[in-house]
Amino acid sequence: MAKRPQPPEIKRRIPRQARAEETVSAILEAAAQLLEAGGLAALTTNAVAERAGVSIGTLYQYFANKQALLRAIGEREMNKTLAAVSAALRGDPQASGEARVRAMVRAMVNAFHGRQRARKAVIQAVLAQGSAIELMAPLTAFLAETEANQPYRLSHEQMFVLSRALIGVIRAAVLEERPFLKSQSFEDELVRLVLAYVGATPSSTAPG
Amino acid sequence: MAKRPQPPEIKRRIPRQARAEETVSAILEAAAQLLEAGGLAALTTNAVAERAGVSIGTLYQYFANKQALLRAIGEREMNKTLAAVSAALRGDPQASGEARVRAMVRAMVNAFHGRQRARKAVIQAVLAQGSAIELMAPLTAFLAETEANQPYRLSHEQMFVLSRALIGVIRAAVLEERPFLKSQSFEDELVRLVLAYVGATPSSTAPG
Amino acid sequence: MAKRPQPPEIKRRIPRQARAEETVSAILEAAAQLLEAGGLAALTTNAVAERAGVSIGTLYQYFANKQALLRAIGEREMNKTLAAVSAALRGDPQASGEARVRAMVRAMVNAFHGRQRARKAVIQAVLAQGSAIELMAPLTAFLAETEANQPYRLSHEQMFVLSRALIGVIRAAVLEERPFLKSQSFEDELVRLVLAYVGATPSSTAPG
Amino acid sequence: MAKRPQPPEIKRRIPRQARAEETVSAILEAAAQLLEAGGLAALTTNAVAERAGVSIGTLYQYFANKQALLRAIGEREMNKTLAAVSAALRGDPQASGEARVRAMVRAMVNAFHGRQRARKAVIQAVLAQGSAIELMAPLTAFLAETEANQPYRLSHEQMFVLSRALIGVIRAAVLEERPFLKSQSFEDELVRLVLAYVGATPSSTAPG
DNA sequence: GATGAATGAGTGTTCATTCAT
DNA sequence: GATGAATGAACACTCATTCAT
Repeated sequence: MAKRPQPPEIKRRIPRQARAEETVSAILEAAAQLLEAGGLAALTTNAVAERAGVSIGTLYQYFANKQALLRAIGEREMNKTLAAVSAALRGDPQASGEARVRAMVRAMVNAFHGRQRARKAVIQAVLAQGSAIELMAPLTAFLAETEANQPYRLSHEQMFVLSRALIGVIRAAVLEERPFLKSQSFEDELVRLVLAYVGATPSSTAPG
Repeated sequence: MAKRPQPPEIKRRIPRQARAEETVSAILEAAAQLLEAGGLAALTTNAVAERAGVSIGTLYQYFANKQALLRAIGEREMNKTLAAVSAALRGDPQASGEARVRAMVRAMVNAFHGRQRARKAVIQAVLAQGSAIELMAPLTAFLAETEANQPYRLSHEQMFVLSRALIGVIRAAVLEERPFLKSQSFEDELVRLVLAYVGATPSSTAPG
Repeated sequence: MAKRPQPPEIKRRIPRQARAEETVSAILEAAAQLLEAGGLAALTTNAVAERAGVSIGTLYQYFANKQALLRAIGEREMNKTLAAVSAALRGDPQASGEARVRAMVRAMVNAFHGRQRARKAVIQAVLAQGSAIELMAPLTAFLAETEANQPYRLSHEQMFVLSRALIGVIRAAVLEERPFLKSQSFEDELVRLVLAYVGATPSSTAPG
Repeated sequence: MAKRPQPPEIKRRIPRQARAEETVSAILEAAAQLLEAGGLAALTTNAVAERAGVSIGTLYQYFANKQALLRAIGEREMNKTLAAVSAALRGDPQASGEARVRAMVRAMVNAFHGRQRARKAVIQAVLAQGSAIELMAPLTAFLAETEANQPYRLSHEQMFVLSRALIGVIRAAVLEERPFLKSQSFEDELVRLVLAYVGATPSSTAPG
């Protein structure tokens, strides 16, 4: 995968027709299933194409290379998570700070709705590939807006520490397959982690 | 024909002679250099052997397979880090809680002394391979002793959250190649993260 | 890393296009030539692919592994032999018992038409690999029908003895590279062996 | 094994001391055990040395190469078999022709006393290696004396047919792991095979 | 747009054998 | 005589990717 001479990122067809979107969907779904079933090692482009019921050529019509496919899977789930967080917050605009944090934490914990093995594999793949930064960009931006700026003011570095701590703990629970991942007490601790850090920040000011 | 298939855990010769220990050292060092220079993709067993100045057969005399080699690199650095932390604490037995935490944080940040690319590669490899838990066991155990028991008492789950948060932030800084990794302010924030969480723990008691 | 370990029986593409069948043929022919020229030791998958004028990947598209390739060669020749025997018998339906036996013996002796080194290699490979039973199944079945049922009745065990004696002698002549393999007198002796044993069987009845 | 450049058959030390003979014995026994346990694939020189409790260097002091080792195992068992046949016949000098044949057949069937897997492996190895002829030479010679010349007279070719038929059937039973290998009825059939062929030989004359 | 046969560089790994100690 | 660390040629096999049909 990393060893092959690689053309400088060719743009591939963006699906504009219904059938094309179905194809893309089938590919993405097949990939997720493979990941869920056999981890990263099971995700070969040929296998994805076969399970998706398309030819390998077709797969390459939509994804420039394997990395792009992996990225697409990550993006897809990331967007879902983002939507979930956003929805949770939109649900109650007058929610307290803690409530907001809790909603966000819950959405993050519940990402990849049920497919923990696939989630693990995607995390591993994304980390191994180094595209974690780009992938997390929207989430990070979102966190910056939501959490810190209202009502706290965190520096860039502090935002980094906070978000990575939160993500790091959840990620570890996924990778280590900890059974308490979705427990209430775990959620409580994550909320506490965020609030404690935010509360301890010297530049923080009590909300007006 | 294919003699490949092989029980997952093979016993390999444990070096008993001086020459053998040198060989192992050379292999490990070569691997680290390769990792530093070209990331995970550059770490092929043949390349390692060549750079170490030994034959590929010799490499396999000491490491059952490539994964074992990777694990050995991880272990080696982990032990160094552990020793560093331990030394830092032993240096001043009357150190305050914050001083202890700071010493630990600094040792963790400075792990893989200077070889950030190698560190990144090892992290990726270890995560992708799933042996992160075992590798971190000693560190986790150490943290549990040092941090929690004196003077705080954290539950198992709280220890998990705390250690993974800390590790997660440092790991992210390494993987994302953040320039502030070794800055004073970053260290300050990590210390704050630990102290804030520990301080906010309901079961915590103020030190006598 | 090592993607080696592999379930013993993998499905490989079954050629549906004309080009594919040609490819398979070329591979089988190349393998037979290599075997003929240099024995089993010369049969490496890479060499086969090269001589066949296809890439090694293509070879593996049609043969799951080297053993499968060897088995395919064996099967191919076995089928040819079977067809020859069958044709010989069909040629003259009123042939006497001895004539039938002689036709069969001759077909067996002449198997692998002219390629005795390849034949030797295939025998060795097949024996060493333990798939002799399966490979010989059709021949054995054929013998059971032809030889025993008309007009003699041999028990299962007797059929085993007879067929293995016949095959054993021919095989030995091939493996030991005996020059008399295709001599008339050798054929005579083989026929005598069969007839003598069949005639001596207590359950045998004189033909009407 | 077959791939390595091979020095032209170096003579190795022939053990003249007690300790040396023990070593050789240990090596041969270790090899037999390995063969019995894991077949041909398990017989690596390093494994043999380890199990025999000697260094690999020592093994090579007594066996020029792996083939020589394999041949030694074969010879050892062949000699045992020969001794058994010979003893069986010596036991009763006035035995009838059938009794002599039966004694011989029984000794051949019971070769490799109990270690059928090892026997199979040795057969495969010997066949694959092509040293079957030399190995069988003493047995063949013995058969020629015993069986044929008294009171029958078989030509060279007939001896070949007879011995290979007998050996072929037994071999097949071993290789195919037939359960009836040591049954009475199987022995009966082998005896019948020999007597029938010998009896049918035109040049045979009734004993005086 | 789709297909799928073909590609081939590259990898991990084995194991018979040597020779300095 | 014995040791065992070291050797390295050789091999089977994978899989991302292309392109003629």
